[in-house]
Amino acid sequence: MPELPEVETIKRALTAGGRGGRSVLGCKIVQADVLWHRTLQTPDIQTFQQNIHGQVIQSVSRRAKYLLFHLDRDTLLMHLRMSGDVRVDALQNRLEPLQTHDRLVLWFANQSRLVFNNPRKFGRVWLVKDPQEVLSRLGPEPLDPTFNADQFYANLKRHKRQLKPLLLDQHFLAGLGNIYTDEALFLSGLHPRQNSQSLTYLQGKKLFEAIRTVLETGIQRNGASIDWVYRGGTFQNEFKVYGRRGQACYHCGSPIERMVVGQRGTHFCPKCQKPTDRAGCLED
DNA sequence: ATAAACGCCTGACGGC
DNA sequence: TGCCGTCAGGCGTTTA
Repeated sequence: MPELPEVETIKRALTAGGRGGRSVLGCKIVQADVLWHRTLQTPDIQTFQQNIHGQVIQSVSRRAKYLLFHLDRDTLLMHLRMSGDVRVDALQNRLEPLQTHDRLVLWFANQSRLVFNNPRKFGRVWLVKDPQEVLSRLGPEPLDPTFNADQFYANLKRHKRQLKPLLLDQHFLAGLGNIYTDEALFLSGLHPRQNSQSLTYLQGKKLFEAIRTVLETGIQRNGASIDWVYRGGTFQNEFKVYGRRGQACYHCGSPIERMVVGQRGTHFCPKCQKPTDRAGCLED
């Protein structure tokens, strides 16, 4: 499930503790188990277990779709990819069974454990001295207050690419995934295949604002819950195009269409998101 | 520089 | 019921 809003929701649950979550702040790691070896991107398992032992989780943060656990000496990074999830188990004893698809476990001194669950095995974990080793090539954080529409527009004009794959490219902008990209393009009235270089400033600004709107709303709703990967968020109830193929556009009534762009299922309204240089019919 | 194809994985769902 | 194709919130590598 994890795009930026879902990862942000997980981060908040891991730190605030409220709403059924359980804080990991201050937890001391006494053991680490890697149940699927490819989960660990770096270092090797032995070094990982040795280095992480005894370290305390000082804080948890998020960059794009990465979760960062700031430890005493190192940073533990997690990327959930398509199907990852993180939970904290409060334990009666150490023998409580793990769940199917649990891939990595951190055992804490205080009778609890952090579990990385990942059915499709795409997710990855890193333990590094400096998180920049992993994050240095990421593009701007869309909700960063120092990032603005002017910069975003200038970046758009630097490329000659279809909007949808460009927005999904984490080097260009970091945090959007398939759902929020479709929703942002609909909100801004832009066709997913439109050339990034063809946008007017107003279109670029509108797209920038739409991206922030969908991400902020997603965070407010604790993310989106889809299919069997459920997290308790409710943003799925507010999708305008994603997963609505054949259903009426809320704005013009046309059936929402699905096509493939950049190997990703792409949902859009053929009337509100015309592939022209002008904005679609949402522009008033 | 851009984009397509493919690989990595398991599971749910619809059609027959 | 079972088999089969399709689809899936991501992203890196290879190939055109």
